[in-house]
Amino acid sequence: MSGLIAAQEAGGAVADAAGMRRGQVAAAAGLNIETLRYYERRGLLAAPDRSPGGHRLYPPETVTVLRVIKAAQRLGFTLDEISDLLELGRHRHGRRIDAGLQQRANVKLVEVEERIADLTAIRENLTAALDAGCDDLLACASSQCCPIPFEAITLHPDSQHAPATNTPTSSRMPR
Amino acid sequence: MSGLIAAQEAGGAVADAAGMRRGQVAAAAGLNIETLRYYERRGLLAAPDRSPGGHRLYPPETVTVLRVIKAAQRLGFTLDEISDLLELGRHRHGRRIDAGLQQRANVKLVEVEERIADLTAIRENLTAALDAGCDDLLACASSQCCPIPFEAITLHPDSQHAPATNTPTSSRMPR
DNA sequence: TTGCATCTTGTACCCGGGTACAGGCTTACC
DNA sequence: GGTAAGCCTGTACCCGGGTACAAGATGCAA
Repeated sequence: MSGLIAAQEAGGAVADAAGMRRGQVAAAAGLNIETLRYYERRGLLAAPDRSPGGHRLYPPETVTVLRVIKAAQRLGFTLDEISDLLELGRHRHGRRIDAGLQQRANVKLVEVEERIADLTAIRENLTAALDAGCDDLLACASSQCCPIPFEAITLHPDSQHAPATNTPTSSRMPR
Repeated sequence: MSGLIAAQEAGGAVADAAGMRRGQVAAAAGLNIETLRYYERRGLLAAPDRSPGGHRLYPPETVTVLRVIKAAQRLGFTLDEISDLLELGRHRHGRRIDAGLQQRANVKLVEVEERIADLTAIRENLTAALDAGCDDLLACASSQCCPIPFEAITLHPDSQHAPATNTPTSSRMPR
């Protein structure tokens, strides 16, 4: 049994025979309760069984799935991509020629490297502006010795599906 | 006269005595017309004079201001920050102890470097997953030999005001 | 059996940077 | 003077990843 699964069972209240409640799962995975419902709507999390009164009862594996989702987000995948990835793993197991995790990770790696290149260019320009002692953008625009690129430098135009990440105020890759 | 200003006057229809129209300015700066109105609302662009019929008539310098805004976005500043920066330059010219472009650029540089570090970590993890031949996230989560970090790796928690950039579908820094 | 915690639903809002559209008015050119 | 292009306004929508809230139902322990 992996450390992940061990950690999950150590994580506070554990499922009794019936299943875990929303709050338990959220706490065990370190998420906001609302996020569970959101993931269910997005198709990332299967709709769980219900109690006679209509309350959701999650199987304990749900916590693992949530940690996997978060890990994939940290690797730069969007929720849509993660949804595909989970679906893929679910009824792959056998044939299937289309891109698995390997191919998708390769594509994502290229995107990440493009973002790094963009940010590196930004960093160079900021450093240049600092070295040149620029202190007024409008003045700089009229001075031919300012290193700030007022004419567009082409950043990578593609990669809409920019990686998101895990913290509360999440955001996308700088384009 | 700087290359920027020369380019701007070469850029198609030029202001006659009255001033430039919205479409002319947008075309000269390479922006959507609606963006001008949006920047006016956000306080990045001063409200221009109007024709007797109510149409906006922009002074030609507007094009320079717009290019400056875009350049600053490319350096990673948000529109709010750029708004401050322009304001600062406008009635600085004299004293004023609070942070000028230099100090703000320094702060921004740190943010950019943090983003680069985060993305570099993401890249390492992706590469590790590729090298290890991972092909199923859920399976990986249960195998103790998978290099994907299922337990959170702490990325930089701060920097809400993440740089935006210039392309149509713009986006923010990865969290 | 009472009381409180937790859950249910639908829906609206947040960030940042725009873009789109409808219905009506102005301006420019022939 | 006619007609088309361009502009005016307000308002709603887009992306992605959530978060918040109200009104009412359930679950569980004392």
